Formats: sequence, C-alpha cells, structure tokens
Amino acid sequence: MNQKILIVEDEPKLAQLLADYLTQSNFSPVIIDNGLQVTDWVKTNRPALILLDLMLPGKDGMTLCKEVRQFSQVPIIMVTARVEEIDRLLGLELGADDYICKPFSPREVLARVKAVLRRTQPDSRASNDGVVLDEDRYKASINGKELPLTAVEFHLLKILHADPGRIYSREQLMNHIYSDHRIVSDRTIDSHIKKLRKKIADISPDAEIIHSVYGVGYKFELC
Amino acid sequence: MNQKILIVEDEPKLAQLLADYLTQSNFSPVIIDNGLQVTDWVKTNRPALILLDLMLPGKDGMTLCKEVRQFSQVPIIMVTARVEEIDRLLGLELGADDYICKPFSPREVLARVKAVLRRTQPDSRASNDGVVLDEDRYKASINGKELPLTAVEFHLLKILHADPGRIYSREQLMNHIYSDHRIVSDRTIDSHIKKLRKKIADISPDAEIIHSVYGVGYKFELC
DNA sequence: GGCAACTTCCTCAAAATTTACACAATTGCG
DNA sequence: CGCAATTGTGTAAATTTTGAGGAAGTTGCC
Repeated sequence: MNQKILIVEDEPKLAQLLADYLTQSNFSPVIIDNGLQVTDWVKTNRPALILLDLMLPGKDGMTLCKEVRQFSQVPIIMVTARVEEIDRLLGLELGADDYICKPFSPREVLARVKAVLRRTQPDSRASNDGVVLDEDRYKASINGKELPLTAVEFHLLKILHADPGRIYSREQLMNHIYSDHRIVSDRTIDSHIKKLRKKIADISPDAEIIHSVYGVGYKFELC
Repeated sequence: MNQKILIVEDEPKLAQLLADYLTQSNFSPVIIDNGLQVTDWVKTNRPALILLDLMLPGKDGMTLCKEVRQFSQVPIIMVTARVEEIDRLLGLELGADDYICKPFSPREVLARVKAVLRRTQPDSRASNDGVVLDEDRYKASINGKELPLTAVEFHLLKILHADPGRIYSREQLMNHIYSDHRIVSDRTIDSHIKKLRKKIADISPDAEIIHSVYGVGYKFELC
C-alpha cells in the first residue's frame, strides 16, 4: 500500500493518534494543522485520501472541501464533532465521500478509510477526473459545471482527455480534428487551446487540466 | 404511463420480481445486471427512473450514481442490503432521490417509485414539453395548438423531439428521413427547418424549440 | 393538362467560428 | 545571466456556417 493520506486536524494528539494507526496499516499519513496550506499541499502532493476536520484555524473544512473539489476528485472524509452536523453537511452537497463523528475509535476511522479507498480506486482516474463529455449533445462539464464549447474545442478536449498524460503534437491534434488533412499553422492549435483553457478557467479557476510540454505538444492531466 | 424504468440489479430473481411488479403497473422495466453498461445505456435510452442496487459486479452503485448525476437528473432510487445509516446517508449525498433497504416488499418499491416520480415529474420536461406527435395521423400540436406539418417536416420534428438536447447532423437527419439513401443538399435540411420553425412560430411565437449548433447540426430543446 | 402543395436547390447577406499574425512571455540551456 | 526556441495572447481578417427569400422541379389530384 503506502498511499499518502492527508490528515487535516488542529488537535495534535488526535492527529498523531490517527497517523499512528494509519502507519500501522501501511499508509503514509501527513498532518496539516491549519486550513491555509491545504489546497497547495494537495495540488503538489496528490494524496490518496484526505481526512478533513470541520473546525479548523485558518479555513474551515467546508470551504476547503469545496476548494479541493474544484480541481480534484480525491476522496475526502469529513470529521465532525456532532452528529447533527452531518445532516447539514449533506444538504450542502460538498462532495465529500464519507462523514465521521467525534468521538471515534481509530479502528473505525481505519475501516472507513479503507472502505472509501476501495470504493473510489478501482475505476478512479479513468472516469473520475470530473470531466464528462457527451458526444451526442456536444456537452462538456467539469465537476458537474457545464462547459460550453465550440465544435473544435470539444474535439480537442475529447482527444486530449481520451488518454490522460499522453502528449499530442500539434500536428496530431490537427489530424484528429480534420478528417481532410488540412494544414494549419501551429499557432492555430495554440489559439484553440487558449480558448479552451479560458473557458475551463471561467467555470473552474483552479482546474489546470491542459498542459503544454515544451517542444512536444499538449496533454490533459489533473494537477 | 409506460415509462421506462431501469433496474440495475445482479440478482436475477429479485430483478425479475421487481420488473414484474412494475410491468403490472404499466411501467416498462429494463434490467441490467452489472455496473459497466449503465451510463451508456442511460445516455441513449433516457429512462424515467433508475432503481440502483448498491452492490454490483463491475461498478458499484455509488460510483454509478455519481457518474449518472454528471449528465442527468433522472430520479435514482438506491437499493441496499445494509441497513446501517451511513449507507443511506452516502446514497443520499450522492444525489439519489430515495433509498430502500433489503429485504423489501415489491409493494413498497412500487409505492416509492410512484412517489419519486410524482415528486420529480412536474418539472421534468421530458414529457412536459407541450409537443404531441400523433404518428398514425401525422398530426402535431404544441401546447394544444394544432401544428399543420408536411411529411418531411413531421419527420424532422419527430426525430429531433425523440431525444431532446441531442444534436443531429444534417446527414443523420437525411438518413432518418429518407430510407433510400438519397443524397440531398445540406441546404435542403435547412430549408425544411426554416419552414418548420416558421410554422411553430406562427402558432406559438415564443417557443424557440429548434436550435442550430454551429458546425454540428440541429437539436430540439426547450428554452 | 393544369393547379396546388410540397420538395429541393440556389444565391446572397448575416452570424459565428476559425485562423493568422505580430508581439509578449516563458522556458531550456550553456 | 543571456540567448534562442517555444508557447501564450490580443486583435483582426478569413472562412465557414446558417438564415431568408425566392425559383425551379416534383408529385398528386381534379
């Protein structure tokens, strides 16, 4: 195993207890004790799961959950002090994957962590990147938010998204988009990429999904 | 009635029992016994409601629920064997409209299905778009007002209306209209669309029902 | 045959999108 | 750091696509 688990918890003893339990089960826990560093850390470190306390100094768990969901589908388990809280959270549709009430036994937490990972990992990245493309409707969405695209933009995103991480040269992209082997300038692709990025940024500012690779081309990738 | 209900359930006897009960109440149930085909099927067949088992081969119900919610608001009832509260909460959080615990009486299921449909249909425009097509008589109407159409126009409207939101290319429309693979100019389709729009505007000036999608084709959609 | 309704096509203008271009910003590398 | 290559961006031109008004061709019917 040895998957990274981020524990966001300001009570040091509790955090350490959780971390110890997770370590015993061959996870690699990391503790952050305030809300401010979370999103940045998640972006660079891509944990397999986040245990997120609701009450935090800096930024509260709800805000964080929403923020993280802007750019990532990483499983999140929310930790709350009171049972009543859960109903309220459910209503808000924050996108958390599970909820745990304090006081909890570390054993229980471990069970939940494993359950959530089991649930989310089998088919994770492939279709769980938050990007949905409906070819019949030419409708695209990111994390449920609608992304209005023109035909070329839709095709571009479709190609890149079909194989995340794979880098396509501008020429390859053009060949995929135009069945006739029309030749257009490389800047043209850049231009479409620009518009695509702009539209994505408009609805989901933190989702950096389309990356350029110097001297090679473009790729789709979370983070 | 005769609305399509999708049953996603891997236990054949149980699935058949549900299907029988639904049929008796004039629904049209369809059974899928594994998670992998679900999203595709839903996209093409647009059922009125989904009964979704939590435990499935292929993909589990929760993942499916999330996936379907990415592109559709179709009512979903989650069926679970585990009574524990947490599963219910999870199911609800994912955007399910109701949940049922096994073992259940088919009568109970039927009641839930009807209740959910009652709740969700008033504002589901699938059947509430005011468009009525009588194929036997080639008679069409919008909001009760008669719409006199020629054969080609009627076919066009029928195709587009059958799957609101889906975009059809001119070629697809031609192929649907002409069983012989006659080739007519793209402008021909435009011409029929123009006339269809005019006739619709004549009886219902505010109904912008047929939309063109630049570079792709035409679609039917309210608003 | 002649009429009326329908279908198909044509042309031109308007609308939307795509492409190009020039220049700015960034990156890789010594 | 500084240079060369590559990528990003604002803007405007070029192209493609669509809409509207017929005209011409078909079909069915009296």
